[in-house]
Amino acid sequence: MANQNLTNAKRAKKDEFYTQRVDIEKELKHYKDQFRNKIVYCNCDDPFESKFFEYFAANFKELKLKKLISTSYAGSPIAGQMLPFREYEGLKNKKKKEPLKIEINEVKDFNLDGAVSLKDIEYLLKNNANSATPLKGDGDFRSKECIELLKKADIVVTNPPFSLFREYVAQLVEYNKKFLILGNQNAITYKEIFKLIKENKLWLGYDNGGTKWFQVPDDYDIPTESRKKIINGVKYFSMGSIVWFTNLDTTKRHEELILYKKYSPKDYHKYENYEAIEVSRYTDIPKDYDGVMGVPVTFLDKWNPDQFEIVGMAEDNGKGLSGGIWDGRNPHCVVNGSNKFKRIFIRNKKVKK
DNA sequence: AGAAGGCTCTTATGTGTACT
DNA sequence: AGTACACATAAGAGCCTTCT
Repeated sequence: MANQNLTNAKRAKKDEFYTQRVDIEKELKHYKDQFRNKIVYCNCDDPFESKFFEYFAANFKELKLKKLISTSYAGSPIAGQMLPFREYEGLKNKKKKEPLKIEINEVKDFNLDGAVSLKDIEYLLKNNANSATPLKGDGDFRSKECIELLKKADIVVTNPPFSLFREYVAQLVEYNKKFLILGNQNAITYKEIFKLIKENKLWLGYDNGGTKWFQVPDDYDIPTESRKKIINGVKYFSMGSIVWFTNLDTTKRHEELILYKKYSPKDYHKYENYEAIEVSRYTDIPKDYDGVMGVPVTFLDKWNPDQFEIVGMAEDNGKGLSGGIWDGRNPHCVVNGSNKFKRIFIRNKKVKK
């Protein structure tokens, strides 16, 4: 049963997922201009494993980055296993799997092989003691030394631990940082996250629907066969509910969603307990309805704030997030006596009342 | 017809809070 | 201190549509 799996997931609190390079490229290609002369920080990461670090190192020149910072976390299960740690000048005589920080200010043909590539990064790390250094603590994003690095950064890009997602986003907002991070689709409905979305301080990126594959530790149990694959002995797990959260501008959120349906009371039911109509799929949003509409959370992937105002969210239990259209009884949206799944309330700004 | 992708749906349960 | 609720939520599943 789905809910049993969700419950298992909740209990496990596993944060051991490695993002694929292809998923990073699919998203990051849309933001190239916004990285020019910027300091990028990838935390909750492992520079020797992370495809985030690899992507920015490989594209340092093309993106015209000013600086790239990456820190690893001691709890990472496969941290530092891939590359021989002690070879790096700044890490000699240090224990393996010790959390570290990497700072890169320039990428050029360091090894004089005629090309600029990741090999130059490796050369730099091996020969410059200042580029890779151990952290004092465990690399937790909440630690003082990591916050100091965060303060220096312009944009944070990473896949943070989902179990600490709210805390992680709160920190980014507190330090007024730009960010592009992965998160669970369910996080949209977290009170704190939804509040930011409603206030237009946070929205979704480009590549949200569909399936993303994440590398997981070998002993990670995947009960569903169709969501598991092993390539060259490396285990991957697929999830269709992982989305990008960002406060970098996107062209997508300025595109208008084309609407086809016309409103009629017979096709759209009014909720019994909210002053709004039920729209079960985003494609069914009527083009001519001037009131409040309840839509699935996946609407957010299509949201253009110039076209739709977000009024609130269902099930707020009187916390003031429903936009004042709730009768205060059943927190779910009720149609014909049955509860609907979580709904976001929107109003079309282009339809005159 | 089968595969892949896009989009919508779930309820058991840990945690916090108000009680006795 | 112990109990009974109320509340918020989960690194997924499953259905339906579109592609090959």
